[in-house]
Amino acid sequence: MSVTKYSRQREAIKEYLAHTKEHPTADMVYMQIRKIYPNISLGTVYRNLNFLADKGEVQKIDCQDGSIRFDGKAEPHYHFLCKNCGCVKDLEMESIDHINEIANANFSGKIEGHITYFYGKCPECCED
Amino acid sequence: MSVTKYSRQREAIKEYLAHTKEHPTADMVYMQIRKIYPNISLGTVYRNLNFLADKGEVQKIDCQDGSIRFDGKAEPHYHFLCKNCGCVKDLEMESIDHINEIANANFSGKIEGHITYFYGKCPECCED
DNA sequence: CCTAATAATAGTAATCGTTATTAAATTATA
DNA sequence: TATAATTTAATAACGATTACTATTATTAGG
Repeated sequence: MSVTKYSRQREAIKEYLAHTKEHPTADMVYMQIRKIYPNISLGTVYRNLNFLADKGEVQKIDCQDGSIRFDGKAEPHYHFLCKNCGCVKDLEMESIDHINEIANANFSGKIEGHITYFYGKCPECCED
Repeated sequence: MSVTKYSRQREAIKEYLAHTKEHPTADMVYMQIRKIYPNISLGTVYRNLNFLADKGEVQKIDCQDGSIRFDGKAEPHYHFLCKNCGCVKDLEMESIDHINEIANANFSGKIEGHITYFYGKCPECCED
């Protein structure tokens, strides 16, 4: 019902997410945006991140360590979680939707999709 | 260093998890155990659930809606999340470890494993 | 270009799930 | 049984997130 109005703060958040590979947490976004809008409030950051996630413009990543991160890349893709340094990275890989059929084989409900996180050691941590 | 001593409360929690298919949250466990030990404290429940999860005797399930649930079945297996009623179920299915290789193909780090949740409509919700 | 309507904000308080603290109770050991 | 160590209940504290509210920013119409 209510019309979405423009806001510089929301635009800055979107812009930041679009240009970083960091997969930042809400707090990390807050820290960054404060450099441009020093008195943006944390609540504004949370509200806009959820707003954008609801609209499908950004992705919310429920990492397995309890932390929530955000990804400016809206298109579905898989994520990698480094068990060593805790970083989160996008994975370039083909679809694995065939696993839905495997799961469906002995299940009497209806499987519509899956969420998969891969974990291990990131490229940087492998070098050390 | 420290030796683990027996406690009836911990035993009751383990017992409860071993015999339920509910995949309860910490609070649900608390509610149940209170029927046996009316003045068990929520902190005791949390401490023991984490203790058991650390020892690998139970599993901690980080559902994608932000809630954490527990599973008395220690052996690795996949879970199903119902988008309709929110229930969590065990899936009987073969290993899909081959997806690790798919993910590794264009990744310069080292993929050691994956966490996958399947979602859709559970058997009960399909009937309605 | 003003003005009115309304959405978004900053600042703050409140909430929720979880963890930390501590004196007392329980369990293991000698 | 006495002693040492662990676990508990009760409560306080914590961190992440959401709710509230008066003020500010954005937008549409005259």
